[in-house]
Amino acid sequence: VFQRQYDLRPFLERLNSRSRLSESEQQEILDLPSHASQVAPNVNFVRLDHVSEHACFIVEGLVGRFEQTFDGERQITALHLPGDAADLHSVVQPKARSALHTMTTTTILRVPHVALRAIAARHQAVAEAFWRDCVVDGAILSQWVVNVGRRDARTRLAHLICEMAVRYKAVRPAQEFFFDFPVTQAQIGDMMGLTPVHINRVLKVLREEGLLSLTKSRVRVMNWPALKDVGEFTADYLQADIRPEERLRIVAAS
Amino acid sequence: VFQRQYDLRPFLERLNSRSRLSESEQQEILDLPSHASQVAPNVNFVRLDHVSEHACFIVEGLVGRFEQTFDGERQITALHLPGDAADLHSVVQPKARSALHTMTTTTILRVPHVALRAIAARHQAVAEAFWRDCVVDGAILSQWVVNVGRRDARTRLAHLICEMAVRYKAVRPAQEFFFDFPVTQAQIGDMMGLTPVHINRVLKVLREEGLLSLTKSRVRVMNWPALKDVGEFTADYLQADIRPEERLRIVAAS
DNA sequence: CGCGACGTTGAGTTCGGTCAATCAGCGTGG
DNA sequence: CCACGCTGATTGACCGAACTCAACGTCGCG
Repeated sequence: VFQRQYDLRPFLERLNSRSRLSESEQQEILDLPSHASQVAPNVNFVRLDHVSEHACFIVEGLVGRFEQTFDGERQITALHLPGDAADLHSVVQPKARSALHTMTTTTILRVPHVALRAIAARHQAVAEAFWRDCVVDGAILSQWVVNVGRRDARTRLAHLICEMAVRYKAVRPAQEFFFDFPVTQAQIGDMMGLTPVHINRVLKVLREEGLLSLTKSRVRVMNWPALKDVGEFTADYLQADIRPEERLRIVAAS
Repeated sequence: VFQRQYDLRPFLERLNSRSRLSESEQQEILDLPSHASQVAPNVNFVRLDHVSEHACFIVEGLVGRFEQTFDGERQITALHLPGDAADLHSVVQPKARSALHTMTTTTILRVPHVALRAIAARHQAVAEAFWRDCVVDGAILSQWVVNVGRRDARTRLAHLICEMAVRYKAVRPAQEFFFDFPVTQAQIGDMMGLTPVHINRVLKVLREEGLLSLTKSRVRVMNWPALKDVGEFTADYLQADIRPEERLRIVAAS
């Protein structure tokens, strides 16, 4: 069988969008040993409490971080899309505190912790970039707490779509635009702490307001400025696409 | 005036409870330059969007991480108690994405980023411990999302009290115990995404169930096993008091 | 063509919110 | 020492956003 070759380029781009790495540091990241695998939709590929030996990098597809209450209600606490390191924190905390679950067919690259630790040890700037990546994940999480804790359903949903639009780099402020977002309404409910029925109703409202429409696997944003407004959204916490001169590098070149 | 001397010992203990550091590494942490200051209650001592040059370590008191919606509703996304680094992430991401606010009179130690970066650069194990600390903060945040997203008010509140009891190391499983928790019911509301009125009612229920009672600044837990049960609480995500042989050190001794 | 997963809609319920009054504690100043 | 005023706790009556339950529609697929 023909096996397409995957590499860590998408992840490197993610790092580069926030941190400044030298040519050789970048090259060493691309040279990290990795093992690609295709995972079917709805598969729990990192189980709760599993002690893992490698980190997972998303190349294609969509992955959710799932947690559950004792009576089995699900809460999705994070989404990981291509370029994201779904569990970079496992390098430093190998026991998984939540499960990783594919939402669609997903291609992941697994990189052994030992290799990641080695490169972080050799290059402080890489260690710094990894650490920073985890910190940005924390900032996103913190926004989710605000979202779920204090915003009503309509605002909450608008905010989520805004976050996804920015993370997918799909935003065209002046005109309507589209992006893939392959999730069911029930799964959106699990992200927002709402029931699928209510998600359906709120989507209807947003559609009737001419803000967006959403079908399984595709979002169409019809009025970005208005949607941002409704979602009380400001993109800066995502640290996406910051200007090159603002990308951080604290340690000196090695 | 007599000025009591404060040091980073509480923070070092926090690090030690999760990571393994050598004698000399520990000593260097204690030797970090720091500047103590006393902050009055209800003071915003790290403002949103402020680019800071030092990290804040809590020695005494209680600090909340505050965020707001556009219409001014508050959400507290994290609490920091003595021994915690309230914004260790600022070492790697200096622009504050949320405000730090004292809940009581608080003593903080400020340590310059440059010193923290230097020690992390000299000792990989320290860099690793800092990174791990941020990752644990993320795990706590992730639990808050589940709490606010999927649990009803009674369970949610019980979970919060359990988390605090463990983080304050106050738990005596077999008997009733107490700990200081100097917050108003309105502030608890801001942590849980609920109104003060409802917090009051739910506290009454928990009191009548013989689980706990709470007065301004003090919690009395009357039935820990039952409270844990109601709050669907498991402590492992907090990474508090893990056995010495399980504390992590990934890099070799330097 | 029939089944299963997902989306859509209506009717009725409930948990938590809103508004408002009252109470309790406490620091201040006369 | 006591009156005052402030902040926070408590309680009641009513309201409304989101939930529950249930029916029905739609689409893709074996």
